[in-house]
Amino acid sequence: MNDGFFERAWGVVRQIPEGRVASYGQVARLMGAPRCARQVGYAMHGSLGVAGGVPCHRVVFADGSLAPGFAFGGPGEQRRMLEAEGVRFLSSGRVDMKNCSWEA
DNA sequence: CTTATGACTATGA
DNA sequence: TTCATAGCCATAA
Repeated sequence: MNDGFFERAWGVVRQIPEGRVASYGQVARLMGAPRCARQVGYAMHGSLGVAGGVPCHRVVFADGSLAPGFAFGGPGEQRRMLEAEGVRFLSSGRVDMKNCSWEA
């Protein structure tokens, strides 16, 4: 099953609770690959066509910014989705990781 | 086997 | 503070 790097990443992302966000490096570390943050992001791209509904919108940059070029229907959609789950945003357009960072 | 790519992160200016 | 560059590593060709 989870023999692939991507599937492992999806498994970790699925564990992110609602109203929380995790950075790519955070997910990478939990899957046993603390240096593979980029590969996690790459796996998220593949998760768009995967059944099981991977909450890839809860994965953000280490500084709390959202992924550029991303689109579930529009970059503004991701922010709207996170706000709907209770995630707070700062005036700078970044997630308030100070209070919304995921705690495994 | 090597090369190219990239939804990252850390560092420096 | 923002912007640019280097390093990192899995996947595809």
